Amino acid sequence: MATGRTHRPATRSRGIPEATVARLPLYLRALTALSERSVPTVSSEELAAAAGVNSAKLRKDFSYLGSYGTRGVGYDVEYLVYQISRELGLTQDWPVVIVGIGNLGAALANYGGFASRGFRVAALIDADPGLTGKPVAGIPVQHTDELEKIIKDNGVSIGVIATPAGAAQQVCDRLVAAGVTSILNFAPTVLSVPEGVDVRKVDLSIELQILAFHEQRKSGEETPAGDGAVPAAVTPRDDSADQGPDGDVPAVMPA
Amino acid sequence: MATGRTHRPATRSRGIPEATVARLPLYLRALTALSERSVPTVSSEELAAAAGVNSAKLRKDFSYLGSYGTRGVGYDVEYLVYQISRELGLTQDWPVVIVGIGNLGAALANYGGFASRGFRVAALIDADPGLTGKPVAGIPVQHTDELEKIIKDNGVSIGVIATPAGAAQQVCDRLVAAGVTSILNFAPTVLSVPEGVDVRKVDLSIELQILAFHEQRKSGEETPAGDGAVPAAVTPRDDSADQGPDGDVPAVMPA
DNA sequence: CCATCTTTGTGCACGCGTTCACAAAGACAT
DNA sequence: ATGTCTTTGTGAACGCGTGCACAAAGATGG
Ligand SMILES: NC(=O)c1ccc[n+]([C@@H]2O[C@H](COP(=O)([O-])OP(=O)(O)OC[C@H]3O[C@@H](n4cnc5c(N)ncnc54)[C@H](O)[C@@H]3O)[C@@H](O)[C@H]2O)c1
Ligand SMILES: NC(=O)c1ccc[n+]([C@@H]2O[C@H](COP(=O)([O-])OP(=O)(O)OC[C@H]3O[C@@H](n4cnc5c(N)ncnc54)[C@H](O)[C@@H]3O)[C@@H](O)[C@H]2O)c1
Repeated sequence: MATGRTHRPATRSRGIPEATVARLPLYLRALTALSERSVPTVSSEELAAAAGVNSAKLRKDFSYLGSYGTRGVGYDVEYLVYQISRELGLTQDWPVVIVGIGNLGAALANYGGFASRGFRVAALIDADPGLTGKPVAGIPVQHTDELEKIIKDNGVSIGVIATPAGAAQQVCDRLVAAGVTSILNFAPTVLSVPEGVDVRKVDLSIELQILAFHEQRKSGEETPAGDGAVPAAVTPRDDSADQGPDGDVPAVMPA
Repeated sequence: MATGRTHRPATRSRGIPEATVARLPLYLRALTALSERSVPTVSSEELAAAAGVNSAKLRKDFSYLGSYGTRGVGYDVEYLVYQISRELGLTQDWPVVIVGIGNLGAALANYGGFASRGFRVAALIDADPGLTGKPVAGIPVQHTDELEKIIKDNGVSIGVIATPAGAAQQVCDRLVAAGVTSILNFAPTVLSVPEGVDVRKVDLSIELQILAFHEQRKSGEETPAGDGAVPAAVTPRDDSADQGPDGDVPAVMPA
């Protein structure tokens, strides 16, 4: 750090980079596993390997947290677990509602990984009257009419949308109006929300298309070329410039 | 442009930025919707709004594709749909296998969005003998023993893993050994794969934790402060530096 | 108490991605 | 034809994220 007096910069304005935030859960998972094996300390090198990241990156990430390791030794596992949990807000309980209890919604409701980290399924909501009252994963499904009341009574601030795409924006609007400020969207739609509301999306179809893109590259881009039916193009372009495979696929990308 | 002769740089070494690739499916979805409404052309501004991105970004993205719009008019919808589909490799058929037909795997198998874009569920695979032969979404589940044969017979290069975390790496290894080079992983584990194999992960738990982080920020970071039980810290740090809410939540981030 | 060895914390440089802002391209009207 | 108006395509500046490389911190052993 060159000047020995520059010590405040860490933990500075509490500005943790978004990329770092996205990796904290990864570290937490690896640390939890170590904790369960009663490993007392871990080096940045080991932990980075377990989390699948570069060790310098990991150290820099932790430096934002202001978390201290011990030089020559490594990081105290329990301490880090606590610090990261605290930073992520996992020391408190987060009630969550799932809207749209179809194939996916039911799977999510049954998912055990929810409760394991402070997330509690407060309610399951669906518009289908036939589902109302039916228990899914031990929780009775409630009707959409109750949505606002459920949100308010339980102080829910995180909502999961698993309805068909057509209903997603409407459901989103109601959730937001009722007080939800974080949404996890599984429907393939772009949701528009007011300032201050976070939306994250999980889109299977997009993931597959990205994989297909790279897959196509790998297989030498052997476009049949003779594929007919190009719709009337405004400006015809020559797409004959097929390069050979260059093999430099960037691979994995953090979600 | 500037120099009227600098015309080759677009479509250059076929180096489409990863960030652009990740947005192409988004554009494609918006364009498909327009196409269904028989809209002939669309401006970058309109399309960008529909896809939820900045219009300059969209134009730059398309410039990598080498796709031409018409100045003063916009882009030809049908032409763009075709070009993007082609670039993403969606003009060909991609057989996909799903391994682990539990709650999530079954939901995925039932998901209609698969077939809509060139992805075909070639097989469902599970280790549970009790499931073998049972139809899920009209497709009989096959036993894990058949995995290698299935992959090879169907020329599968994309695999989806929806097994418990403990089995994921092992399943992954078998898939890769059998010839799969792209994997979509739903299990909460870091998969290690050889060079040349792409892995993308979908991790519900991580998404929720990221939301929780921002949620905590919004609610003024009112840590109870009196929360006991801090595990023995190697280097005790003062975490009394709780700032008030600074309100600068970075908000939404594209997945 | 000093020497050595390990591992952290970070300064620095680099590359990618985003966004602004504008000149050029073309459509369209006169 | 010529002018006007719209919209693209992109140069350029900037900011964020990544990874190298190393000095400083501290543990450990003699
Ligand atoms: N199943 C998957 O694996 C999968 C994968 C990726 C994305 N998706 C997306 O997730 C969403 C759900 O998929 P699914 O397979 O579970 O669909 P589904 O049809 O099985 O379930 C949808 C559920 O939403 C309910 N619903 C409809 N409108 C509603 C409303 N306005 N309010 C509340 N509930 C409402 C329906 O009653 C139904 O129970 C879809 O948008 C789908 O595209 C699903
Ligand atoms: N359900 C969800 O909403 C959800 C959400 C996020 C992540 N996940 C993750 O997805 C995975 C599956 O979740 P789930 O709820 O469907 O679990 P599940 O227990 O319902 O299903 C797992 C299935 O995998 C099969 N299996 C086990 N070992 C196997 C092997 N070696 N080869 C092939 N099949 C094997 C089991 O027989 C079972 O059918 C888990 O890793 C879970 O953490 C699930």
